[in-house]
Amino acid sequence: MAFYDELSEQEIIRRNSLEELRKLGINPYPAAEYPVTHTTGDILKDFENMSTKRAEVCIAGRIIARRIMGSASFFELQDEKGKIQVYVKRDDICPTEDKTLYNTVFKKLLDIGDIVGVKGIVFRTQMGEESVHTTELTLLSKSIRPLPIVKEKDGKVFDAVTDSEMRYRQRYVDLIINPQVRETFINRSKVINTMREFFNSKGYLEVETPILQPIPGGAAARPFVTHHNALDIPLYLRIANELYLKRLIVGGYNGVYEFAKDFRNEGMDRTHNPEFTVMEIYIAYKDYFWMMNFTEEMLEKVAIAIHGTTKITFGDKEIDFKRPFRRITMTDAIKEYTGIDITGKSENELRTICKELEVEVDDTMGKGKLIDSIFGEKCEEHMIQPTFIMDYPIEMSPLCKRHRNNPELTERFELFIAGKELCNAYSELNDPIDQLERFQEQLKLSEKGDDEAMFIDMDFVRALEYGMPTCSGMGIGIDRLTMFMTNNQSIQDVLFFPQMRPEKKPQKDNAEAYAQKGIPTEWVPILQKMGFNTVASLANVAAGKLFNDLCGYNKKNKLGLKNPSMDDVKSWVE
RNA sequence: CGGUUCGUAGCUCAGUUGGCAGAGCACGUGACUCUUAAUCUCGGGGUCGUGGGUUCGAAUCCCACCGAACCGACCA
Repeated sequence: MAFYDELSEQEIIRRNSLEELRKLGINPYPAAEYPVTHTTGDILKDFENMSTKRAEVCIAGRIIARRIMGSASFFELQDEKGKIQVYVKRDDICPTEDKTLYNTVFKKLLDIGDIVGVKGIVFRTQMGEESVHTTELTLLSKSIRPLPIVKEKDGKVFDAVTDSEMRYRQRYVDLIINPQVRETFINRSKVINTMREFFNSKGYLEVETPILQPIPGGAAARPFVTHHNALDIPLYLRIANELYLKRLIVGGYNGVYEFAKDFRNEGMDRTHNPEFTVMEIYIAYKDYFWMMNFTEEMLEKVAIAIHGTTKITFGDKEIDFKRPFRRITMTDAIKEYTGIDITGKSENELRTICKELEVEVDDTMGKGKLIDSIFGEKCEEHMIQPTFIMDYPIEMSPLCKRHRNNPELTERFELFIAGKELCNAYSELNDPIDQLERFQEQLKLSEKGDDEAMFIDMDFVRALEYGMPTCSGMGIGIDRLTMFMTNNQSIQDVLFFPQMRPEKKPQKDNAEAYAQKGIPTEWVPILQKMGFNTVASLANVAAGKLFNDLCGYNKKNKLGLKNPSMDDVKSWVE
């Protein structure tokens, strides 16, 4: 019994059921394949035909509800595609005198949460419910932990589990009891597949590049650091894969793309997880105008793949992904929302403008960051419908080609939707001398105190020195795109396992530690139940009260243990 | 990192002015051969997040800590 002490009453009952099943010769975790012929979806889709033909099916899944009557019962079986009602009649599954399988196994030893196989006939009940009439019932996996019960009637859901702690920490439970969550992740996969098929149809190559990088390049962000023992060097988890993909363009591929996990050691909130998925694509001989068209086409395809239309709902907003999207330069956007023309303004003038607009700044900010702050605080939130913001200041885009008409700017665009950045793209910088100078500018910013200025990657510069074709690249946040496409407001809802602080279990001493104090093993669970989880916690406890409590507990719960003597207890608390 | 809110049975949640710890579902028992949030009988189940404090007495009031959500800060 001591072994079971940590378990709840219901868990103990289920573990006992395991033993009962084994005694009856039923393996609760059989090894053999179960010959599934249909999913619940297959049956419901073709129900009229199958029920008329009294089709025989084998289905498998989890019991999620039971309605037991005397010698006939119904339960609901849920599989990947949905759920269907199953009818079990005692004399059908127990044709002989021995009714154990129904009376004991099905009614007593099976529970909600167990995974079973059902062989039976498709039929409709008198109440009109699509059902399967069981001829053979097989236990496939016993569940010994009770599942949260969610009930439903007429589309209304009762007692749904919304506690984010359980939903994210125990995603498997979330997926079992909240079917719309499974749907979200199916759509996430569809988003990625649609993009991949689009790229492959154009002949672009899917590639893989290093996650562990000696120089974390391609973006402005704080990296995670780790250490390689054999090489005895620090390595960084990638913050972007841009520099590697461009090396491959140098190598002669016309188009390369990668769906990549990136890692950034920064804050977490509703739109940021420390690891997240980005798709980056680079295509030779193109520029950022071409890339805008390409991006529009891609997103329109994704929206149609998920919703069958370009119009989607996101929170209280309706967003239309129909081409073409609005295009506006950053300067014009700032003019539109603040009335101020920043063209040709010096760093000091920009500082003054920020002060007037009540945009927060600090001394480490250069010209580019100041402009970005104005845009971020005054403009971003207005970009609800898909909008390309073009032509960023050169200072904040060190990997981007100078604008063909204005050397202060770069040929860069970002796509904003619902006030959030979704894509980032350039006409890629391929002038190796300019690139080295821009890296050196970053070094100066870093010396000025900007802790996310880029490192200099000399090998990347060397690659450019061999010559990279003109090229356009684009990166898109897959998690955010999925949030839009599945109408989820939180990144945690589109990641199976969002990062969370680890659970902490209260520390408990084992029985041996108590034994060293002369405390018999059988009293350990009782002491722990009373809150004395460690031997140390017993120190200086009033021996008299503890003695009374222990004897009282023994009596009240009819444990039949031999009570310790007062002297014993005194020695325990010394 | 700061502000707000929350943490009570396996799950969803009540809990009044500080006065015996509650309900529904789930679980156990018994009845029931077409039920569907099945129904009906009886029953068991609690470290009230953790630790301290105030009090004759704390789920409730105070402090600290742990965890979560939201809003900011930082950050793309």
